[in-house]
Amino acid sequence: MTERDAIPAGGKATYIAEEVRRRIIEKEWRQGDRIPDETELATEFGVARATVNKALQLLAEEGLLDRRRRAGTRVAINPVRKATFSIPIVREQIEAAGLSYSHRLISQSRSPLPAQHAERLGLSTGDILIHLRAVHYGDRQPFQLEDRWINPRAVPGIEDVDFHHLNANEWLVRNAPYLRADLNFSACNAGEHDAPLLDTKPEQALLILNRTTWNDVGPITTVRLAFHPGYTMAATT
Amino acid sequence: MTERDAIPAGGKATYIAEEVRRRIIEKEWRQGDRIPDETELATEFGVARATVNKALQLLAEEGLLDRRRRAGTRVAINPVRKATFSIPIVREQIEAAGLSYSHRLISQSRSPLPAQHAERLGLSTGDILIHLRAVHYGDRQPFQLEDRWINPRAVPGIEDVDFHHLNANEWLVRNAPYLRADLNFSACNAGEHDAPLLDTKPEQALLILNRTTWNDVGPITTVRLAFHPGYTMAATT
DNA sequence: GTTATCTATAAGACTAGACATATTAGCGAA
DNA sequence: TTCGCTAATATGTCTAGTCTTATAGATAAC
Repeated sequence: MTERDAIPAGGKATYIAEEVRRRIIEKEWRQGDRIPDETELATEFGVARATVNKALQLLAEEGLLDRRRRAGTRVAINPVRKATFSIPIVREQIEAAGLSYSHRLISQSRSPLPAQHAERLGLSTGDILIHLRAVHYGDRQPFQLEDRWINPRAVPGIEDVDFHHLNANEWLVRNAPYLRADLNFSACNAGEHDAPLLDTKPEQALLILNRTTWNDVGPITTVRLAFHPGYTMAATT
Repeated sequence: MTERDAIPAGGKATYIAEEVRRRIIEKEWRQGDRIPDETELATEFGVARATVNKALQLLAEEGLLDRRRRAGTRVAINPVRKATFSIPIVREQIEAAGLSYSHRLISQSRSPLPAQHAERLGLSTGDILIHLRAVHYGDRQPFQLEDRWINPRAVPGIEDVDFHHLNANEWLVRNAPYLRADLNFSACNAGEHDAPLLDTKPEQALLILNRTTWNDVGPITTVRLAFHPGYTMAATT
C-alpha cells in the first residue's frame, strides 16, 4: 500500500480522479476500454455518484476520457490533451521576473483602420480607431513591442486617457472586461522597422502574439505583441 | 426582455454563469466589488446553492472572480484570463486542413543524450535515448520539422517500433499516456541545417514548440517542433 | 434488407440538506 | 497597542435522492 491509499489529499473527487488517472497511465485500463459506470465506481470508492461524476468530468475535460450518455465512459483513444496559459499584464510579467518595469509610448493617434484589421474585427476599412505603438522594458532592456488598435465605441471613456504614463494593457484589463478573446502565436523576422525598437537585427526571429477581444458591443481591441529575441512563452497542462 | 431571459440554453448553472458574466461586462458589478453570496444568488435565481456554486466556480476558473472562504466572492481586479489550446496529432491537424498527409523519417538512432536536454529531463548526459528526426508534409509541402528524444525506460516496447511508416507522435499518444507535460513557444531563425528541410531560407523566422512529457516512471519524450514559415497557432478562451 | 420505432441505460443536471474549513472581525487580556 | 482567542460566516465538499436526456441496441414495420 502506498501513501496514496492512506491520504485522500484534496478531497474525495480529486482522489478518485488521481486514482483513475493512475489506472490509465499504468495500463490497467487501456485506450478505448470501457470503464465501470458511475454507479459501480461510487460503490467501489464508497462515495455518492455525484462525487464520481465530478471526478470523471474533470478527466473528460482534460481529454483523457470520452463520455457519452448511454454509451458509458471510455479511455480516450487519442487523448487530445489541452494546455492552458494565462494572459498576463506585461508589467506584472516583467516584475515577476525581478526586473524593473518601464514603457515608452511611440505614438498615439486616431487613425483610419487598415483593411488587414478591418475584416478580423468586423469593422469597416477606414473606421476611426485609436492606434497605439509602445515598447515595454525590463531593466531598460526592450521586452515587448506593442502595436494596438482600440475601438472607442466598445470602450466609453477611452478617448480621454493619455497612455504616456499609463499602460494600455493595464487600463483595458481593468476597464474593459471582454466576453471572447482570440489568440494566436506566430513567428516573424523583426524587419527594418521593428528591429531598432527591440534593439536587434532586422533578420532576427521574433515570437508574435496576436490578440483580439470582444464584448457585447463589438470588438474592443486588437494587438500585436512582438517579444524580444529569445523569449519563450510557457504553458502547462 | 431579451431572449437570454427566456431561454436558459444549456442548463441553470450555465445560465447563471452567463448572467453573472453579463453583469460584470456591463459594469453592474465592478472590478473589486463584493457580489452577493451563494445563498442570496440561489434565492434570486430560484435554484439550490450547489447550482450557484458550480456557476461561480466556473467563473473563478476563468479568472473573472476571486473567491475566498468567509471573505466572499469579488469581481477580480486584474481578470487574468486563461487561454487553452489543444495539442493535436500532426496527421489529424494536416488532414483537418484538407491536405494529404505524408511524412519522412530523416534519422532514427540510439544516441547519448546531449547536456542541453539532460537537465530538463532530469537524466544524465550520455544516457542512451532514441533520437528521431522527421518532416511532416501537407500536400507534399513541408509542414513541420520534428526533432525528438524518447526515453525507452519510460516506454516499454518502443525499442521494437520502426518509425519509417508509423509516426512517433501518434504512437506515443496512443501508447504512452503522460501525467505531466511542459510546453513552450518560441521563435528562431531556420538556420543552414533546418532551412532546406522546410524548403525555406536560413534567415526565415520559424515558430518553435518545445514539449516534454512525464509519466510515473520518468520523462517520456522531449520534442522540438519547427513549423513552416507563416504558420500560426490558435488558442481560445 | 433496410428503415423507423421503442426501450433500457448511463451520463447530465439539479435539489435540499449536512458537515468541514478557512478567514475575518470582534473581544479581552497582557 | 498588540497579541491571542473565539465566534460568525461564506465557500468547499459531499450525500442521497430525483428527474432529464441522449443514444445503443433490440424490435417491429416496410
